[in-house]
Amino acid sequence: MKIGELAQKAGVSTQTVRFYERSGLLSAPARRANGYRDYGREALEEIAFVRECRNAGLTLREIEQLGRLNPKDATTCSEMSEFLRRKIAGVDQKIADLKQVRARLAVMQSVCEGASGDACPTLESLHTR
Amino acid sequence: MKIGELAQKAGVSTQTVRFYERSGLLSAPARRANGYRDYGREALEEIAFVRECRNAGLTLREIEQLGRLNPKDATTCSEMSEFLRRKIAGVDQKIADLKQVRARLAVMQSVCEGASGDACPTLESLHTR
DNA sequence: TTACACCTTGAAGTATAGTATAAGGTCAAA
DNA sequence: TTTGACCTTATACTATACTTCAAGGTGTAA
Repeated sequence: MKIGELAQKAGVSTQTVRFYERSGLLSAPARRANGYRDYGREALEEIAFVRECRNAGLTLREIEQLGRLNPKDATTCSEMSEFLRRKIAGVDQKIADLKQVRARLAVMQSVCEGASGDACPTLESLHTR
Repeated sequence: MKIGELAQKAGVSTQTVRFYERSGLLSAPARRANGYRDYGREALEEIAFVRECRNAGLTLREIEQLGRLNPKDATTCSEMSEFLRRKIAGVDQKIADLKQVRARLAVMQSVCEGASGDACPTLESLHTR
């Protein structure tokens, strides 16, 4: 699979794929005789994982830290566990914040939908939170 | 309340407060005779709301759209409701992604904690997701 | 063989969200 | 009255995460 096909299947641009590779988020792919990158199916999963983490609010640096933790490094289990503990706590905080924001938005919307016409009660209450 | 006190209470810098004001996220405060900004308690809530949304992954532009919806605008209830529907769907998607990422991290950690010593089993499995 | 869609690298440009710096005004205390 | 901690605006700089551009090589099809 060449980079164009991979990018299209993954829903990102070819430039983004190369950028992720440069940034150390994707393992360097095999190369064809002509120098073209040659990807297997697992590259698709790697990109999907990166996008999921990104969408979840992790920075590329954090994602790289996750991906870089491989047997070649001297990282110990306890270091890894501590790293994960902090990341999970961060993710939990983000989920809590999102739920609070969602609740606020839902309240606004329910008020909104209970009304009729152009005078929106939600609008009136917005600046007097 | 002057900007320094507000910023300190809100846990942001004075520059950030001015930046948010410039960006249209905070209503312009009253001014004292000497030109200093003079804030009431509600400014604290405004900033808290912005930070919560930010932390939850909304962009300043999106937050501004939420805050800008006020009675002075000709925005109708149906426009408002549609806007909120899309935002809520986006927030739900983010929550789902975060939960998935959290689950992955938790699996890694549980494997990690079940082991002992320096050879971390999590590390081996990471690149063969 | 020449068009065309693809690939390569490297470097520069963009948007977002601040952060820092410069140059100066205000005000209470020593 | 001058020191110091605050405030003002405007402008410039930074980091992150891409995106675009430039200059060129590759490979198939008409």
